[in-house]
Amino acid sequence: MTGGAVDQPPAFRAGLVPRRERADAARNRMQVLAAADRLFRERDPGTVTMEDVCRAAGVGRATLYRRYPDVQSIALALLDRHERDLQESLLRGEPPLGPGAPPVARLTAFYRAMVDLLERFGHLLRSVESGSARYGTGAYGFWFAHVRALLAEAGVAHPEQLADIALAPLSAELYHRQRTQLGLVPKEVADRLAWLAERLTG
Amino acid sequence: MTGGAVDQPPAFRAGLVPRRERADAARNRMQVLAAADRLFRERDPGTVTMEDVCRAAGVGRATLYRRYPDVQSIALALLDRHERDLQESLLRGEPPLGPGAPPVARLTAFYRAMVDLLERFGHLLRSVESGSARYGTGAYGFWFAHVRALLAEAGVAHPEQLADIALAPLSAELYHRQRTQLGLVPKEVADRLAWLAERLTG
DNA sequence: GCGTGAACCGGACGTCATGTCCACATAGTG
DNA sequence: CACTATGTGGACATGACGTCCGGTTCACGC
Repeated sequence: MTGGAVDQPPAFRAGLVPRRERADAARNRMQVLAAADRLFRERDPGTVTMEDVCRAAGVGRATLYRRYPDVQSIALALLDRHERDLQESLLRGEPPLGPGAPPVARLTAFYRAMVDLLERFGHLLRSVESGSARYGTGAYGFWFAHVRALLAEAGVAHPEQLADIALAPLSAELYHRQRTQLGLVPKEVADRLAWLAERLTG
Repeated sequence: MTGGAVDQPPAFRAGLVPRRERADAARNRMQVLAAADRLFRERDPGTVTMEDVCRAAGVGRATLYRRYPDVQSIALALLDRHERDLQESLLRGEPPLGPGAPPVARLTAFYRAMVDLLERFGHLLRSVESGSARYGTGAYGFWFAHVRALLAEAGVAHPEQLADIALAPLSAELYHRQRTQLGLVPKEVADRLAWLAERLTG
């Protein structure tokens, strides 16, 4: 299967459980997320509409809007677990992804992990970023803080301003172009980014 | 005024003149472009709609759709002359922007010129790029070819793949974030890109 | 100047997605 | 087993889209 945070009620994750999620609600939520994941994968993620998700999931409008205000938030829900996993690895995982390795190695490992994320969930990331909401998400803030810290540790001047530059090549839309239009394979993209990591922190 | 290719009929630029542009057509076209430029500047460029441009220009729907299929193409029309000017300077202008200077200097000059373009016409560029059409435009193809050639001249490996990476920090949306959210001034952005240019070509 | 044909214009129209609302259904509780 | 809050489906009003058509206005040739 595709994977996704399909099996965890949002209320649980949020921490405040008013009562308990009803069985029919859970069933519908899983249908919605599964249908949405399929749609994002099949079409251009920017063209998927709430209406489409309703129909594909066999669910009424109110059911959908109850939990998700727009398609981006659906993609975000599907993405959430995987992004958190990577964030956990960055904070407390083994080096070189986690703490303990020199900045160059950690930045390179981060790039490789992000390419992996882009490869597996590029369709979701493109949907989230469409509408120019890339820099508003909490995830971007996390990547930004991580890279800024690595650059600072490497002794580079203006790490705050360079972090944005270091993250720019990880745009989902750019990755999609490199894969489809330029015909690159993931390893090539990752190797180029590894080279960039050396240049930035050297 | 704001500037823009408001005073040149598209048929003239295209080369094939069927007869001559009618006076009322020219008047309406200028009204449309002026109104659109104002709208893109005032609001979030992604939210400007064809309907809005109609109302602001005091013009009917057919008048607008006759020439422009969507808002992106209006922004593109306003942008066209300025992008061509820069392209001309890159091809045949004085060094370091034009030919004759070493790659590092030319890449740095290109970055500075692009920051200037982003500063003056960021509202238009953001509109064009919204809808993830950034890599489809002819302009991106031009910048891509230019940077690839400079990287190749500098003797870097894989210039084709690195050109995308070198261009990624020039995203209009990213520039907007750096100016508004991070509070950077144009010179800071340009200096950081100049540093990047040295690292990439060094 | 002045007829004439083509280019151009305004606005109406059908379609589609959006987000809200309400009457009803149903799962979980006592 | 009845009761209530939660969840559900679909109708509705709104607004943008893109097209079409009847009427207007301009440029050209005389």
